Amino acid sequence: MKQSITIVDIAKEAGVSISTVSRVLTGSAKVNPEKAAKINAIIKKYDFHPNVLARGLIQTKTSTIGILTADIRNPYYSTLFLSCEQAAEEQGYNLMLCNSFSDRLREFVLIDKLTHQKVDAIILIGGATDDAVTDQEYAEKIRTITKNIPVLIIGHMDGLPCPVINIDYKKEIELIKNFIAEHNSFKKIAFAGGSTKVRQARTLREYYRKMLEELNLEYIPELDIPNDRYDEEGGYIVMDHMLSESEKPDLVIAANDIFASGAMKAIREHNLRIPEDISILSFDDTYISNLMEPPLTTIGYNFWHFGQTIISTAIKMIEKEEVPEETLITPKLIIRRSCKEQ
Amino acid sequence: MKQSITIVDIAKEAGVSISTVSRVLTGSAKVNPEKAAKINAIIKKYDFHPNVLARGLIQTKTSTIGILTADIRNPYYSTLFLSCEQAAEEQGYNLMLCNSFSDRLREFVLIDKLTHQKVDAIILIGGATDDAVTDQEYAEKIRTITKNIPVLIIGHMDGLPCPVINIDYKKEIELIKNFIAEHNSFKKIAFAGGSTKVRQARTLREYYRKMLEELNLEYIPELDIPNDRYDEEGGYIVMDHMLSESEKPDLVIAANDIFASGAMKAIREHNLRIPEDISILSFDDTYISNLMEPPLTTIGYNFWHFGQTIISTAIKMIEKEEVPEETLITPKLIIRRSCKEQ
DNA sequence: TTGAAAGCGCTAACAG
DNA sequence: CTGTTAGCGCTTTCAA
Repeated sequence: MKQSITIVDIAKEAGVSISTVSRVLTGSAKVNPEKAAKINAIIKKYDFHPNVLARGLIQTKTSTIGILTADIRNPYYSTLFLSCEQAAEEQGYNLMLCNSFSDRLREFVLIDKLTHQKVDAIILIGGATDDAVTDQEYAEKIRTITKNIPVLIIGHMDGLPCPVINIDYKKEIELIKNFIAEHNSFKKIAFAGGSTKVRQARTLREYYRKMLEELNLEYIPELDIPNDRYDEEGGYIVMDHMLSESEKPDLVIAANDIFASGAMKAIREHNLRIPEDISILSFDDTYISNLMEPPLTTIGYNFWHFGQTIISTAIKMIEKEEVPEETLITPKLIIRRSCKEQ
Repeated sequence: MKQSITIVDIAKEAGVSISTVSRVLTGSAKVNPEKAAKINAIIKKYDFHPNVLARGLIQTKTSTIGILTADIRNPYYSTLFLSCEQAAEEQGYNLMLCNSFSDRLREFVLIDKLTHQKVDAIILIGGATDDAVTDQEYAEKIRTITKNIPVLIIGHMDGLPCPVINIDYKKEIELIKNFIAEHNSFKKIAFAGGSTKVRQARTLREYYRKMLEELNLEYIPELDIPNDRYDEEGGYIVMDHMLSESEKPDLVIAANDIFASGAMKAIREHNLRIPEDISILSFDDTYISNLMEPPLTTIGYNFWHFGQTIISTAIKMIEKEEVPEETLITPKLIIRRSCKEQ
């Protein structure tokens, strides 16, 4: 295995000291243009890149950011990760991805792992940051970490000195409200799924009830069914139960795209048509929503912008710049064919 | 920001030299059990972890493996990544994920990036390793890299001194063949999608024709339509075209799960039922296949084992152990409801 | 067994 | 503007 060349080699070949080479590498001080040119030529010739370990060791900086997601198979996370990757790359940062499966113990282990890897910042997406009520032990852990490494939370955690980026839930329900207002046919609005343990679901539910009130629509408890599962099976169970036990809703607001897919299956099994008999609307606008038949009308985000915001905030934190305590991501309504027109 | 404690601190507190501490850290030499115990206690007390950068610098080893996938949103890759992550963790390795979007130029850049990050090995999944005919410039690039860092290829590349892990395509078609043999009703078998530029698709097609011959079934060129796209849209286009232009097939073998979802949409738009009028079968068995209605019968893999194999092979390469030139992953048929019974 | 000392490759004062 | 020097935190000879 060829021993890679070092700053010493290139200093020797250029006939200068290693500090001079280091200076052109970092741009930390002025260097005689001619020498600089010569050095750059040699650097190019050998395709030399300074050893990141040596550099990291001395600067206590690795230019890598750790990202902890719940499950990268979930298109919401993978899409977000991808845009973060893009943004990080543009700014000269690497990402190190870890998946917790929302297991608190695993989150602990992975956060430690990222810490030991000397990442410059940690971004927490999903898992404990989705909890309606913050686990105090977890918060304490994060508090300790924060003393050494900036932590950025996507979601929410109570009483932590970490900046937060979150989706504007209020706006989401507002979009839905306007949509309903434009459709006289929606009278019985169901809210299917969303865990009572998850903050986002709680908040959404709260706004949902307020919305019904504002629209002068009846709140029917049987049409408001939380569920801890966010998968297809969860959607099926909730919807099947709702259609068996209650009056048929006109419009179902489903916890997310995958959940909606299960709900749609149940609707069909009850011999109801989508959207003729029941309209359905969901959250996230992942590519899944286009795979469905009919394609889902859903609340989505500009993932590209979302990722940019996350990474630029994290980098600002690394560079000890001021960042807003909370940044809200604006949702938008994407209309497809799962809701009856007017 | 609290300065993290170092080996010097703990040596001081234990009243020994740093070499002794290093020895208990690495287990590289015998240490007086009493001293060792004392040192370990102090390590534990401070939750000390040796600086990975310093260690990496001296050992030229980072314990991180780079993984280059085409697009982590694709459930095939994300599922595989997850099992790799698990396997790597068990063996004390970290993963660094990069996505190329199958863009050759981007692959180059990312491979370089991983190289500069001093990863111990690079795993290539998708992108150029899927090409039917190997890009020579790309191969040359990999050849250069291999001199410094072990490269493991998931897929295929011609004339490279890298070990390969691949799915057993022959076995896949064999599974399908047996399935068809058990169903008298399948006479007209279509092969929808799969790019002519992709080796896997070429190989599969080749076996598909052989299979028809062996089953004494007619090969109908109009039912054999390659397509470069592997997404939903591609499936829709191919299937719509097939149903418009040719006789109706009994069974459609679709390029993958997502492609199948598009194909199903087209089938429905032609007022045909699945599986009563047309059966459909696909590849990969990602969670997508359970989201469809009806759920897809599909050829899947034991992703868990797949990931284990990838990581353990990579680690063997890092440790300069012998590894097989080619490892085949055995597929299995998962029967759901998208194919007519008997 | 153990400690002293020499680096790994690089950056950052500090003089000049 | 440039070279010398002292580390970053750790592993690993080399003697003792």
